[in-house]
Amino acid sequence: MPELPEVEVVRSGLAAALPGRTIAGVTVHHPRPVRRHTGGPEDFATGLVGRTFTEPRRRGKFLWLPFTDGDALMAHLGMSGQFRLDVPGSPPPPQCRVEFTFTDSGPELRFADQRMFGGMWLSPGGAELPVEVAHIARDLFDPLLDTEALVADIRRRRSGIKRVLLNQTVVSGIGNIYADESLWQAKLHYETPSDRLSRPRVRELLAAAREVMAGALAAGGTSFDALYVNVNGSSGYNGGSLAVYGREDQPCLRCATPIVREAFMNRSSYLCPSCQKRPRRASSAR
DNA sequence: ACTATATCCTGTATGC
DNA sequence: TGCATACAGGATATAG
Repeated sequence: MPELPEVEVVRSGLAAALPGRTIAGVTVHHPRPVRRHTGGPEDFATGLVGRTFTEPRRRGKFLWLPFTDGDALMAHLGMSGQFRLDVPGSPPPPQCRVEFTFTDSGPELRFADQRMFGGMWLSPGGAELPVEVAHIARDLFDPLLDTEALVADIRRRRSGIKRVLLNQTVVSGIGNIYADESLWQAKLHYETPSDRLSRPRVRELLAAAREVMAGALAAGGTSFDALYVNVNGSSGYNGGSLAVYGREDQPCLRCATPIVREAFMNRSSYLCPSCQKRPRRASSAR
């Protein structure tokens, strides 16, 4: 489940391999990953030929690959999307949905996606900031993020803090795994009403989220090979670096209390019932 | 203007 | 062994 750190690893891998290269051909093997492309699969394939990539960009979990002509190839990995750079003619990866060949002899670009929640589409004029990304808030690594404005926004939301962290229009890049990790680090229960958190407490939580994701980014980056852009979903969360996610019944790293898993928003929340006490009153939103 | 929820999708794991 | 079901959770349309 790629979140900010994993998407950034992919972005930087593509940045090392794509700028300056011109697309020679596109093959769409499955229409679903290009469902957001306005003209349909055929238009997607023919419309990209001849375009030249520049430096890939990212906001939260959204990626876009600008072209020299001012348009951009939008991409989202969803749950299981992967970009791979493979030797031309090599066997395509499992669940390969879209393939790009280039006018040079360098690696081909493949998009594989098992569950197909991810996808790609052309964003006309999207090189600087695609309209599809405009509603997404800046992420915690964006130099232009106004942290104090974010703190204020979080404190006026009337919902549980985890819902707020997962809301990509408040702050982007955080998914279920890093939300749980950040909340554990900050010793907060996921149902704590965000409007009852003090300013320092919210700052602490954001610092925890930055720290957790920076650690994952460093871990994901070290094993990264530019010719194999690995986003298989489990990379980056190499077992030892996670404190709570997926650690049901295992001891809390702070107090040894067994970690519990609870159903939350059609998914799971992992937490330490001792370090992260449930608030007396839940969120006032109804 | 917010907030909450159903929906999409398929490989893997588990239960009977 | 085989079938059925649960589970994983991104973003978004829609309901409240």
